[in-house]
Amino acid sequence: MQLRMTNQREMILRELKKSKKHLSADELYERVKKFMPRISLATVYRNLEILSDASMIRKLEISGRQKRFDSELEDHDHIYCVQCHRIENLDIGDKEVNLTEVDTRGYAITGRRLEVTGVCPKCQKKNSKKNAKK
Amino acid sequence: MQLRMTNQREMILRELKKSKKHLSADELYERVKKFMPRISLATVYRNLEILSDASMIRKLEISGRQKRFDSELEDHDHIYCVQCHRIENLDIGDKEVNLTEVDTRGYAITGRRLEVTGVCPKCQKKNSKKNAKK
DNA sequence: TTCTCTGCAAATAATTTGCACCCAT
DNA sequence: ATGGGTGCAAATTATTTGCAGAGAA
Repeated sequence: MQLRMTNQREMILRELKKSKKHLSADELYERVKKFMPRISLATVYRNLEILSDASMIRKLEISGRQKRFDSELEDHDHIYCVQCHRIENLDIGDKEVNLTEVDTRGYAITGRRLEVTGVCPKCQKKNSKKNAKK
Repeated sequence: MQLRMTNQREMILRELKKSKKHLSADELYERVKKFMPRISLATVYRNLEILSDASMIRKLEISGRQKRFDSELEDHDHIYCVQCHRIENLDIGDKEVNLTEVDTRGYAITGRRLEVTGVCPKCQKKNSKKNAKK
């Protein structure tokens, strides 16, 4: 199957790269729509799948309600706010995770990801206000 | 808000504990239905939320299409098949992950999870058959 | 020209919610 | 008895798909 570089696909790729965040399909749709008002959300979904199959972008397996995509291909780690679902990159050294001695149950390993969960500074602030009211 | 221990809730908790796997709401629904045919899927969803809010079970933030729940409360790690979405526990020593020197960007850390992705043995077998046919 | 891609609308899938009745405390 | 819980159906949310026409190679 040949991949064609359509205007839509190019734009989606460009906007995802431009944003340093981990966007969901509809966030990306909103951005791309500014330049291509007639683009369809289905096109965004389809391209995100196609581009990640082609390893041009990365589909994040982090949850939340929506799938998220990242233009950064390298394995890297995330910190995830359990309250507002914000996801940010986490910079840890290679030395912090060492899989060499772990029994991986016969899996052919494609990647590893360290995900740290917590409450982000903004939500902490929100919470302390709430508690003060009570 | 008082928590009541209804038959449905008890059964949901029991079945989740009985299964050592990471079940989704509808998988659990199918199991519980054998004993309580009139239970509603909405009840299962509601209870899974309530029980995880009450820290009686754990909501896994691993993605895939569905949310998954685990009766094991301890932080532990997973290996995830990117092809069939199977999730299994991974037994790694504490020593393998060390967050003490990592900049956590002001987050109040609630947990960490190492997620390894790969292709499980079954899918590897499937794939080699497919490729042979071609 | 050829075949992938697109927009649109309709279909699915996963989850949530309103409501009237039920039942654990 | 009282207020949280349940079943049911309908509503939302996220994603996928069928189809006919558009456009990249």
